[in-house]
Amino acid sequence: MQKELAKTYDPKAIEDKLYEKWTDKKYFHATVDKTKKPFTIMMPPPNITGQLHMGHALDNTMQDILIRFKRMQGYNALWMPGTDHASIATEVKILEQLKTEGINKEDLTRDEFLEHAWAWKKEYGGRITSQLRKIGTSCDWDRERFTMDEGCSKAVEEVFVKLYEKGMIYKGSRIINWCPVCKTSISDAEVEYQDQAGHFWHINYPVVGTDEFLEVATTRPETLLGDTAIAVNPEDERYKHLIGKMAKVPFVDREIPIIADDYVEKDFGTGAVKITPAHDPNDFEVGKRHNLPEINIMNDDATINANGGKFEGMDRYEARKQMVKELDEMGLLVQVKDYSHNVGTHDRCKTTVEPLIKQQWFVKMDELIKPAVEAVKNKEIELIPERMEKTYFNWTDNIRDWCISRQLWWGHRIPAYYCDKCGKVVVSKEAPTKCECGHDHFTQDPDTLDTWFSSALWPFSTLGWPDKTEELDYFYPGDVLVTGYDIIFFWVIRMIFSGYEQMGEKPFKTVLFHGLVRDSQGRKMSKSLGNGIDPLEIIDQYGADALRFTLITGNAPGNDMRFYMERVEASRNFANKVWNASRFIMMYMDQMKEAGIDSTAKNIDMSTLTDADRWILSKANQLTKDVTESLEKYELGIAAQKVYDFIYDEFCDWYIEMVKPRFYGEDATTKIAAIYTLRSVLTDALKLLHPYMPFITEEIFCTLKEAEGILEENESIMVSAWPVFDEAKNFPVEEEAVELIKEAVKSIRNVRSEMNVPPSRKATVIVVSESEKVRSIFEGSKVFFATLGFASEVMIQETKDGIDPDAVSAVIPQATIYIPFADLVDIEKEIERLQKEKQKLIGELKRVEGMLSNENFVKKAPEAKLAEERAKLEKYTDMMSKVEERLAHFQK
RNA sequence: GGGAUCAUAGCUCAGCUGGGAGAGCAUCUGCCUUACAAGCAGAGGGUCAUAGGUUCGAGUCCUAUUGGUCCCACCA
Repeated sequence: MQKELAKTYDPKAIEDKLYEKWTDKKYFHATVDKTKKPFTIMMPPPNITGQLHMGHALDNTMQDILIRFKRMQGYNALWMPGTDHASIATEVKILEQLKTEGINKEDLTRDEFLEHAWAWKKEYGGRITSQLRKIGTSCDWDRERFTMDEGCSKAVEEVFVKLYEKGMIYKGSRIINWCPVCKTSISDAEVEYQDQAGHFWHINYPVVGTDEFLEVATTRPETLLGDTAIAVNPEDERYKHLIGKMAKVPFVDREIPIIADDYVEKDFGTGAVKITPAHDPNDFEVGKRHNLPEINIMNDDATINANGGKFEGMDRYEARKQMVKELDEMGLLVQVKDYSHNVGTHDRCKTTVEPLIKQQWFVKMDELIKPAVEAVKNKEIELIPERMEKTYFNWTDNIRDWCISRQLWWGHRIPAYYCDKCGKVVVSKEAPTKCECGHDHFTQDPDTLDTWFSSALWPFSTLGWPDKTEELDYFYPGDVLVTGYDIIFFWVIRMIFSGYEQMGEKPFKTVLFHGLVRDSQGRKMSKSLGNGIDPLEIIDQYGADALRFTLITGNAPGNDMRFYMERVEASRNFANKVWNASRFIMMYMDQMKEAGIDSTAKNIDMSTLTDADRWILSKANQLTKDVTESLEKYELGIAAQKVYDFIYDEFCDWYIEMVKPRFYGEDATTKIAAIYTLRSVLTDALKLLHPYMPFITEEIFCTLKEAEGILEENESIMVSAWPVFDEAKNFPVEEEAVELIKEAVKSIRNVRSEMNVPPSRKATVIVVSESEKVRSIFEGSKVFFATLGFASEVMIQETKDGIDPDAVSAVIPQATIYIPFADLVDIEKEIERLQKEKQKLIGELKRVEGMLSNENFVKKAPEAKLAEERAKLEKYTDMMSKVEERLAHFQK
């Protein structure tokens, strides 16, 4: 007795088992093999702090589909996995945890902290990757990497030193974005602007040596403590006389110059701007132009420092409040207006960033970015969808130097060393031992690098770079990068310029972007909203295949999608459909085996195939072509839809229904032909579906093989050959015949349903056609009228002689089908139905005739189109006359 | 301020290079037909946002308008 499939598909029973089998057999593992073509995908490394969310699920499903497809196509497919140390995110998380144990960062030395951090990584760092396994991710776990492992760290140092030596990394005192909560600098890309309701405070500054006041407007009054000038537009008549005079800063009584600068717009605010070079990026620029002093008034936690006089120690907002109050009392506060403006916040913690002047490390971008721009411009790297190029260029065109130093402990420490005696900087992979000045003790820079510095190197650092490994030689560059459009600046661009700079070549050929997975109402899934849907719960409830299918269908590349349960259910139902179609086939294989009929032949006598067999083989062949083409173009959703339609509609609803009667009979030959067809079509369909639904397809594939007794030890659908389109498997004549039968059956079902005749009420069906060819097709298909059209008896004839004149009828091209229901006939209803038919035909005819009577159309349209329309005209005219004939009969 | 994108059936969305409007869900009708009720058969429902234009022909290309979403910049 062979293995039986359960009546409904139960994903839980098979998923973990199959995944284990795949990993045990090393199917995911790729090694260098120069006889095969490589296909490489670098997995965007998830943060070690991460919990699997729908974004990961979508991202990895897409990659898994592509890698499974290519693997089956015979490529040496490498999907390189790994995790990212995620400097800030992880450090914050670890500090939170330490806090619950009563430990503060201040209590720890750097080394102590790192010890905790690595321990944390060891315990939780693998959580996300184990979750990835649940969705079927077929990446090469044997090669799993971590951005802070030895190899990646080596690559980071190599790049840092190289760029430093080329003058492309420099240390400088510049205005940067500072997060007072995380107490670190962050890059421009990490600043998220939020519209916030604030105020516009108008403050009077006394002009020295006059009775005048100069009124300025500001959204951040506390920064006045750091004012070193007031700027006006040089053309502003109101203030021209004040240029060159001095104004007095309240509270600190500093005299600052009134300067002229084009940066100031006359019509905005009061037309006079207080300049605080140390706390505003624009003011910083103005300050540089006018040689203004830079006065930092804040500590790292955004409290006011000693430069703030009596406000020292107060938080920036506290100081603001207090200052406004006192300015009002001093009579210097002119007015307060409500004002909504964009405020920069830290994307991780949402704290309002404070621009500060700090010594930081930067990567010079102007030269580095050039090849990255070129590559996309000349399509050496293709972005899908294409519109992402605009976003890309928008960033590259306005690029600023990249602030890469972070005041954190968790990350790659900057390989810069300062001589304790003379302060000389040495940048090197190894800690220097002797300084030019003779001193021999150095201190390493305390800062670490932006987490994206190491991820930018991911495409080659994971393959062994800077060593010249054979993996690097063979698998680089990658073929496609799959990622969300939200990290195009953070990661995609940086990988591209790093690839060109370090490898002299692009890191990948194509970037396939996907959008965000939103909730059913279109909102972003977030912790604070509590609207997140846990992919693991979905897998638990519906299976990984259903989740994958849901994520991949019904949305276009780069577009956001909504996730809702009804769609998961539909996918689950589809999986069940596939499952049951397979059960059907296995049921009859089993039955035949018991009857002693061998149905396992790989090839059979093609002459024993029926029209239906050839029809479905032809369709499956075409499907293979279409799906392969779509996948090659990275049209994952379209390809999935095609497989779905084929399996549901053509295979299950038509072919399987048509094949059934053959199993009820005694003819072994036709049964063998049917099983052969079912098996080969199902196998092809399963293969085409496998990238999308790896688990169920594998289970069925193996069970099927087992039933045939040909399952080999190391067999798996995931390493089986992808189906190939074969011209010899096209059967246009049989296709046409089956389409005709389908049309006839549909029309009979339609008529019966509209006349309210239940399937239990069988009826005679008489097909009348003048065409001998058509009659012969129907002659051979009588059984389908019986099983699919509920016919008790089927007659095929050339004329309508002998048919009950009041019979209900269905008109299809090339034939009229009469169904005499005897007592059931409701003439009024039949007339109504025929009228409806006629209306439809009138519409069609009007359209076709309109087109064909348009002489421009006839003159300019392609010949094929013209022929098509003419054929339609003939068809509809013919059908029309038949319908009218029936109508005339009833209306006489 | 600059840019992108969307507007198609009650809902959520497909619709590739222009050639008779599709799917899933929902609704209505009839079916427990020996693979599947997580199913089968049938039906209803759309001037494809608006106005122009290109074309023999536009959901599809161009322009403008309206409304929504997003990204970038940021006038203190």
